[in-house]
Amino acid sequence: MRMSQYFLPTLKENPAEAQVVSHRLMLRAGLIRQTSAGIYAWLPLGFRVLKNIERIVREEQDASGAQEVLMPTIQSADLWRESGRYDAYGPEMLRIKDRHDREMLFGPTNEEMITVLFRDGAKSYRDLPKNLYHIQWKFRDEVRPRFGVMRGREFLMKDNYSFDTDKAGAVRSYNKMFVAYLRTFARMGLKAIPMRADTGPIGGDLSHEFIVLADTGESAVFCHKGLVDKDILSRKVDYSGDLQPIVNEWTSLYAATDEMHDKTAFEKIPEGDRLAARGIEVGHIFYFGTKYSKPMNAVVAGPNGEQITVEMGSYGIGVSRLVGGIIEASHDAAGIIWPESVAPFKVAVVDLKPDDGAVAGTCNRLCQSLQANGITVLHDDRELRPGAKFADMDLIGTPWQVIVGPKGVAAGKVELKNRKTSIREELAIDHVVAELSMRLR
RNA sequence: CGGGGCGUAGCGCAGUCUGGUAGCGCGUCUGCCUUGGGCGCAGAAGGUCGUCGGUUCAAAUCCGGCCGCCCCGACCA
Repeated sequence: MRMSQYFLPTLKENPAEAQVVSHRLMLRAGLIRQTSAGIYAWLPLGFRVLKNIERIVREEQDASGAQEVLMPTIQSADLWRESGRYDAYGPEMLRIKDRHDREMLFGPTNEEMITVLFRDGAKSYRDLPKNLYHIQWKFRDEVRPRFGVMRGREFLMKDNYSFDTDKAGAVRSYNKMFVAYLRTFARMGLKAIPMRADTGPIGGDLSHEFIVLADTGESAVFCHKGLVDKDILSRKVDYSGDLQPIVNEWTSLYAATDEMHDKTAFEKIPEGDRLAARGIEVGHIFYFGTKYSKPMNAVVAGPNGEQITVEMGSYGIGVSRLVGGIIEASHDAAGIIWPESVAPFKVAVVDLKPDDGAVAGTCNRLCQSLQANGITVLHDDRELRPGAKFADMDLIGTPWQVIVGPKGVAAGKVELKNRKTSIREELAIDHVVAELSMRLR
């Protein structure tokens, strides 16, 4: 993409309303614009990132055996009366009326709708287990939206719901999501740690929040240091096998958010291994048994003709929140640096002298070759002083950079706090393309 | 929802106390210059001062209503 033709309004100064670093950088790098309190429009660059995150979430859900559906944003109030939550939910739910004065709502979550869809479509224990997910915009009328997309009112969430005939099956479904979440966040370059979360009236230990460590995080968290560097991606994961050993490995070390914190247990960890930090919740998984299936009568016939109330779990990932979360975890004073997997463009090509035909020609050939190798490129061909271009590129945070000037071509990986890529020797285009193609595989 | 603050050009702000023809920096546009990390010179465009009403010869400025936005706290993907 040529920057001279791209809709990419960057800002030199910090907008007054943005207090948190990811919010500031998202506005300044031209990723989003606010349209109302807690509601954002996604500009081309930001939308690319959002779609990349969504893609990774989808791939991992699919790999775990979950099936994608798409439920509407608008729901009927009657649906929520069935579960008893219409009155219980409170003012966070945006309630609206259609032209016939029917009560509707903008969905804050989808337990009711999915339960009905499942109930009406599954009649036998043979139809189980099932796990259905969708990635859809939600609306929660937060009293106080803040931190940009990290606590918006309208937000994109992946939510899914598992259905099993018994608790043992529900635990297997839960474990699949546990592992899928570990993989999902790791693929985005995040160190997300599963932490014991409040299970409410159901009890047990089957609820975990996935927390990304970041100084600017909303909640205080406490865990064993060993969890930080655990690596799931090098692990072979077989979703048809027993995942309990992996889950145990992650849950055997202490990790809890502030509200679940157990000081005594924490202090049993050797002092050098204790980690007290701040974190951002990017995912939450939950087993809730028959909380919805019972009142909404989601039952299937068992092998002996008996009625089985299905056991359910729900699992959420804040897709739009992750954009902010990733920036919080990967930025410096100059701007963002995206992990390769979510970067809006993998490579920035900076033309130091666009009115020099030879340099521009080199840039064009380079961009074409990279794109032919499946590498996304943002090509800064604007007639600007190089300093201004680098400042924009630093904000935008492409993980790789190629600089082309009259003196030659340079390529390098952009590092936090060390963003200079310099031309020491002239590199051949073919060499750059081959190198980047290999590194960005 | 309790407490605090703000609304003046795309962004950051001054002007409001003490009423008198709306300003600065950055960005944008034009020309020249420059080109290895937000360069320089010259010129230009751009604002019914959030909105409605009141006071006044005169309102960005004083008074009142409304709307919007931000921050702290309690609540949450």
